[in-house]
Amino acid sequence: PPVQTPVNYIQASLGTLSYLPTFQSDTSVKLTLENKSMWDTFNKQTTEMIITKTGRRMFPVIKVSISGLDKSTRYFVIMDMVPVDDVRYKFHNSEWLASGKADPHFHGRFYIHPDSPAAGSQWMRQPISFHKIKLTNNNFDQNGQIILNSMHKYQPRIHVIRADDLASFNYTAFNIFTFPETMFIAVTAYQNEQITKLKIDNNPFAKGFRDLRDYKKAEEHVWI
Amino acid sequence: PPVQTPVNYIQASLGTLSYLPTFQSDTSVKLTLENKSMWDTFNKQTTEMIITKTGRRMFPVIKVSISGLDKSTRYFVIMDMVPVDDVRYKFHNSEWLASGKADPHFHGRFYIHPDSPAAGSQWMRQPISFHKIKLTNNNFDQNGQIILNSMHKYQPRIHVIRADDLASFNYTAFNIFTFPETMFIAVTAYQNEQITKLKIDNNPFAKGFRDLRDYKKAEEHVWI
DNA sequence: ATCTTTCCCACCTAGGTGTGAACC
DNA sequence: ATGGTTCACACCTAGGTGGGAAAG
Repeated sequence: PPVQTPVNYIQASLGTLSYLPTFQSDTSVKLTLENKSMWDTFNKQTTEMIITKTGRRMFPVIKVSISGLDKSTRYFVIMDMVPVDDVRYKFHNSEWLASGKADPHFHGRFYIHPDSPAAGSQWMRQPISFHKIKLTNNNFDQNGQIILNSMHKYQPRIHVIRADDLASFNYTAFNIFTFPETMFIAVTAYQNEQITKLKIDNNPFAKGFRDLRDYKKAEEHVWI
Repeated sequence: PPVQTPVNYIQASLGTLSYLPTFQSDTSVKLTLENKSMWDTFNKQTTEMIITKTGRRMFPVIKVSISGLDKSTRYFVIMDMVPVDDVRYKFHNSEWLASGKADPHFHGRFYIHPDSPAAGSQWMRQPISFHKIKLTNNNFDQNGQIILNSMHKYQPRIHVIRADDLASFNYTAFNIFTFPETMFIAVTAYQNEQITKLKIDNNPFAKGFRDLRDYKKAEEHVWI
């Protein structure tokens, strides 16, 4: 008999809900996307996320604040990615176009936020950041990263689940949240140079390319 | 009624066993200290670990390999620190001496290894490193770090617990392991300069002080 | 040919060290 | 006076960026 654990409980119970954007059993729990304006800026251009063999972080990072939890109850906060359509994409003439049927989404993996399990008071103390989640295109990944297909579109989801519901298999109280502005297309190299520009301008780790870009512009100028 | 979770289950069930060096219900599970020779070298001089308000990592790091787990069962691997005696220490004339009665050990906190919960096959794949555990002397710490008293001696312990035992409160199958050579005294500043030398020579993060020390020796030489 | 993926690299951020003086 | 703690700091390790060439 398969061992029941938090992770495969969620896989079993939520698998059939994959395409539902939100399911909420406890309407008092509320999530707010902290950096919504940043996501809106990217989303206007169709957000791209790099995936690599060794795993790549997301930028923008998903940051949410949470309210309505019971202060002393312990919760798991978990993220996963679901395909939003059955289409493979390509970028052609500065446009994202459908290009055939989607490859199958084999691995419904979950990223358990490293603060889990923690009391409601702890989760509500300050915004919850998912900056450490990693995306990969390696189907044989052994490091628990989120496995995605390149050139496919995904919707991140956040699950908030009481720790003792995971323990007792009382499936009545769980919550799934989605923010449509965080939808993205997985890529192995950036397609839209507007997205590249937004990444360089906003991701502190890419700061080195801000100067480089200015330098190159100045270089071009010399030849005019 | 208090909420039952992995952490307070362990606190409740193991509290009275605090001074037992090892308790093992499943004798097939075996732990090996990977970097034993490093620990032996420090232990000969009485190991010291810095504790700070913001939290300090341990050096040497505790690294163990594990065998005898069920491959498909999921486990939590957890570390805590237990006082080894009822004494406060001081370092006088290059010697550690008892100096009065110990301060009470208020916080029996647990460090849950971030790979938890994971299948036995995953834990046995490669050595388990506790390099991210942090020690603090801040009694009001909100970051889940291990709270210790300065100038007190501690013994790290490792717990290996089946995930579904945590869930079902079946307290029959758990294991506690201790390696006496990892015992240490918590300090806010190094007392024994031999320990300082060992830290600088072996901790990559302190490499900057190797050259500095050589430079100072050369400087002294000039004056002879 | 065209499209996609992989690899190494210079350039960054993030944060782990003991020091030595100040502080208590 | 003595013993213990804290803080800013220079010096490191670790690892997150997109670029650009090469490979598939």
